[in-house]
Amino acid sequence: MSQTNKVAAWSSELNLICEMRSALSHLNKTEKKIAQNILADPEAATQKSIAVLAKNSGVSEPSVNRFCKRFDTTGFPDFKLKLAKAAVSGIWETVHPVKPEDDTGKYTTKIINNTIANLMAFKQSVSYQQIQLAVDALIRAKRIFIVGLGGSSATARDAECKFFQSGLSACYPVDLIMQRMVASNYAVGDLYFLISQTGETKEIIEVAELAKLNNAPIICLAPEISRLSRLSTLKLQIGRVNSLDRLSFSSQATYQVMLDILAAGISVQKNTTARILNKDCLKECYKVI
Amino acid sequence: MSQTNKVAAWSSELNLICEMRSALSHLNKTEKKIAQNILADPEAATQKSIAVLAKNSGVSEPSVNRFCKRFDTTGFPDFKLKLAKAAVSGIWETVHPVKPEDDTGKYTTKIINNTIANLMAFKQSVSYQQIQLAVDALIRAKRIFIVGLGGSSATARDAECKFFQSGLSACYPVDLIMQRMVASNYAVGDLYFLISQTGETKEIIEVAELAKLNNAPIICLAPEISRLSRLSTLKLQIGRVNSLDRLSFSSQATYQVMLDILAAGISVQKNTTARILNKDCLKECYKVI
DNA sequence: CTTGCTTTGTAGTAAAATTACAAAAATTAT
DNA sequence: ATAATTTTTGTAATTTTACTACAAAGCAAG
Repeated sequence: MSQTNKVAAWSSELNLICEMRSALSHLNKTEKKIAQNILADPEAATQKSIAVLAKNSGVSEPSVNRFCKRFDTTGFPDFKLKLAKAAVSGIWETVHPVKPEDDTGKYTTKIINNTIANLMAFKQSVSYQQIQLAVDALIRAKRIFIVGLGGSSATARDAECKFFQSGLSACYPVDLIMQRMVASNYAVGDLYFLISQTGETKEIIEVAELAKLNNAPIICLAPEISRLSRLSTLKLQIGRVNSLDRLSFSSQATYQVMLDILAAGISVQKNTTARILNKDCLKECYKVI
Repeated sequence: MSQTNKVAAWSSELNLICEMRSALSHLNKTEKKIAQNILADPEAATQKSIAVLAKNSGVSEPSVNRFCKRFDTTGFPDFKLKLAKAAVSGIWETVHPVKPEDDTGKYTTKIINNTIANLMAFKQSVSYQQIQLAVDALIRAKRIFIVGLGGSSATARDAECKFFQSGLSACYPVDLIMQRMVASNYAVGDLYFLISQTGETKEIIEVAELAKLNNAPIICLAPEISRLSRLSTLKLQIGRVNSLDRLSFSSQATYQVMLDILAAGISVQKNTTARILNKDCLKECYKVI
């Protein structure tokens, strides 16, 4: 049955509303009618019976029932249940751009929701295998050099802290010249960890190219389609959510979560629970100085 | 009817599972049977019919129906719907710690889920008014000095970038001595923006105390109950999710989102859409140098 | 234009939820 | 203590809701 194949293609771990949205273009007339009717107000749809939903959509009841089954549910009640779950907190609403007329409450919730949406998308797209490979490479490396410029400098610093806390030898050279020096003085066991939200910034490409000359291993944290990604030996890709103004959300948060994941992986693999830098621990550190 | 009063007492804005839990002690035998049966596995209960739920609980079907109505629902289907919603958010409420035996997929999804949980909790607890006040103060300030140590140094750097991009004069002095210098040389129009995940680190408290000597305005990004919070004039509090090992999630991501929110607020209020630092823009910057 | 396939709807069926009512507890007053 | 009243619980009937089987309509290829 071709239908069954379609089902397989549509269904995913993503929430039902997202699934419906993305499936919309592949749907036929009647299905589209139903989908649009539901998407117009998913919350309201969860309160309706199959009869009224069918009537509102201008289709028959069994059509609605079949529609539900196509989305990996056992029937209409199950569909409503999953729809209700998806509608909780209104995260699904892809991405809400922040508008100049938004008040504090509006832009605050928008940004949080967008970040959550981003993270959920990330959860879908992330490759466990790549993470595994990255963790392996990071643990194997004798020295890790991290580079990030502009907005990614904070992320780079974050990576330095987190890797270091997981017991690795990580270093983030702050200035451009140091970065170039580090990149051109590759020694066996070194690993370059390059972070860029665009993957196109000239200076970081230069660093990558310098490292590449020595056949150094390069892990990049960058968008899939980017020059930096092409230059790297191992790519940790973070999908770029359809270009939005800088204000509307933080893709950077996703980068940071990726670092958390790597740090967790390193610690789990090394079986060394990272030391927590509490007050006493810090005090001890300072005693040494 | 005394029943109706009970309803009013139980129902709240809280999620259904919480309501049931808190009502548990006030329930009679049959009601308690039903409640316990549902609470044992709320997720599973959403899949059951009224008949099986009644049988499992050892009560009759109408008893279940009445039980549902007592919780501010129109009937069993509506109850299940609300239960499903509550169960979804319930997943987020409980933080899943990363365990040494977790494989890549497991710890990856755990960390992402925990971060999302954190953000949702943040969304609930965040004070729009405090944000509004912080945005106002930041815009008014002539100079903003940002301080963060250890893990928060990355956050501090991030704040510097974001505030700067929003058109403010923000500066993050990297070393401790500079930080102290900055703190003790307060001039009218200065604002200190202090970041700490513990709110107890000795060195940042010192900075706060130095600033306080001059009656300087201090905004802090720290847990509610902390020394730093007490020293600050404006507190941006980020709830500490019941202490978990460092591995399990990133509260830092929440800090970053707070910065995104502030940056958005600043831009919205100043009505200046922040300039996006793309390649061309960067090139221009370098021309100047 | 006909054959075979897919899609949609009609009508009937099954199941699920709700209501009305009666029986059984529990509570109160005598 | 026990009768009367109220509350609670369950049985049975009713209604609503969802599902299935089948037929008609629409569509594509020969």
